[in-house]
Amino acid sequence: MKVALQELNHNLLLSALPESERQRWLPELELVDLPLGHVLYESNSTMTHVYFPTTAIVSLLYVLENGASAEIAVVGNEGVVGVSLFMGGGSTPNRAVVQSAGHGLKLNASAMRTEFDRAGPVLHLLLRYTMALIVQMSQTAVCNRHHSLDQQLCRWLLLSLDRLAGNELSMTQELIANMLGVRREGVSESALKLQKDGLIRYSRGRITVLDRPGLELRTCECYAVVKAEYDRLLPLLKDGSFGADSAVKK
Amino acid sequence: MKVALQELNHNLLLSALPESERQRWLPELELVDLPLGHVLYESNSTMTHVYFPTTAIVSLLYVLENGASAEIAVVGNEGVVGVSLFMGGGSTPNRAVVQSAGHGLKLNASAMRTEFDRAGPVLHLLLRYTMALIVQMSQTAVCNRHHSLDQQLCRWLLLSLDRLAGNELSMTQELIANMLGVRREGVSESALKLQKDGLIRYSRGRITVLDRPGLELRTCECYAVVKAEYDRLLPLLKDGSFGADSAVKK
DNA sequence: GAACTTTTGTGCGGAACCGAACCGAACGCC
DNA sequence: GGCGTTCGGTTCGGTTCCGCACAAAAGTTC
Repeated sequence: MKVALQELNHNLLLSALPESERQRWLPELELVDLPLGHVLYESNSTMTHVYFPTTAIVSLLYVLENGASAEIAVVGNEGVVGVSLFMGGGSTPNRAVVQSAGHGLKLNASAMRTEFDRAGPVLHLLLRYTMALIVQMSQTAVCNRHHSLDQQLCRWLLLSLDRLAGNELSMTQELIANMLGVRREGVSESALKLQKDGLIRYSRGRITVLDRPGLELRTCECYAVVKAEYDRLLPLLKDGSFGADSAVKK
Repeated sequence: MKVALQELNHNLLLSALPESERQRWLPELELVDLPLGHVLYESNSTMTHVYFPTTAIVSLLYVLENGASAEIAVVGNEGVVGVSLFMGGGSTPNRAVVQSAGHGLKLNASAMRTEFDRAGPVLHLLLRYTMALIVQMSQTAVCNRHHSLDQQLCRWLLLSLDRLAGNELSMTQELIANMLGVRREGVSESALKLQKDGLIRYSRGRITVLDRPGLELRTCECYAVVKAEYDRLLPLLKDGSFGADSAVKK
């Protein structure tokens, strides 16, 4: 599908490209639909493209041999899916799954590598983004170790919310449980607490966040650390938000 | 301290440098002593150097506000400490602590950046290593979520062993507990099981591994995955080992 | 060799989460 | 408008790990 120049602005990394790069990338980019549950990469498969989400959110999941899984990081319109394509290796033991339906821009492997190897601003931009991703992953590791399910659910909701336009998430408790690597019943209980305290409203795969500051009070430090690092490493938006709205405004 | 050319071979990344780069790097590198517990970087501090361990092992630790901690990744003579220096940002929310005393080679920030920005083989080598580090971090995240302390202790012992010359570790249970982010008593119990089954011998901060294959049988899949990814991404040694011995042989 | 410190072993109650089972409510499809 | 499916809430026994307390054993100091 042909991509309009304007659409590049819906992804933070693309919108930060110098004008000359934007013009060169445009014909190579392809607008793709990213439906819920769509798998962009299977674990250890060779990547043929990278994806720049615009309105979609993609989860980097790790699936164990016994089927258990856990989310390692989440990528929205602030980033790119498939860093191992330019970092080297061309595959990872992770699976990339669409967590929230939407769109993204797709770029094929060789074009990506060519642009990366120009070693200009593109390279440094992508590396800074990758650094932010590393911080998110390490934060996930400690959070898994030390924080309660209640806190982690809040963190997860906030990270997702930051990457969405509105205050609604389309996500069953079953799926959230897969992401967090816990039982569905656990999510059910934690979500109920939040609902009883008026922070969210839950109904059949539809979460409405009613009190965002309330969630921030309940979550662990991990959320703030990750957000601060993204803002520090990718200071491309004045208001510090990742939301699709803000990206357009810019 | 003046560095002999031969010493570069004790670090996998340095030994993989083309001859011309080695000659250029030599005067910039400084041999440093890395005693147990020495902190190379504090969390969020600006990095002034990168470190290429030769015989030492360095842990990347995350320390939470309440003092609890967890190891995110471990770096031995196969890698470099301080990737955020060339990735961008120049700091991380992690602390880098020497986990096993030894030596390393130190390179200052501006020299590192200059070499990196030449965008030649050095850049790609460092990025492939960083990719391996990313895999280790994400594996740590799932492992923290899904695997038992028994399994994690085995994984930790094996990862440390791979980065050491002999089959002995200098490490109290208290320190191991800090690394794994668990209680000391937990480590005590798990270590006792291993000792009763004749896999290790433990005595006041001294672990001798008696049955390595036995440990591999007890650990989770995480160890093998990480090892395989390092071997795949950094196929620089024929025998696939990270040990200091092997690095010299090469 | 006596006193102190460090390191390791052990026991116990409690919290968090797991695994499995079950039910009701809401929704989607003919 | 009836039926099957999906989704969310609830319960219960079991396991793992935590927090705390304490004791034994092995150095260390003087």
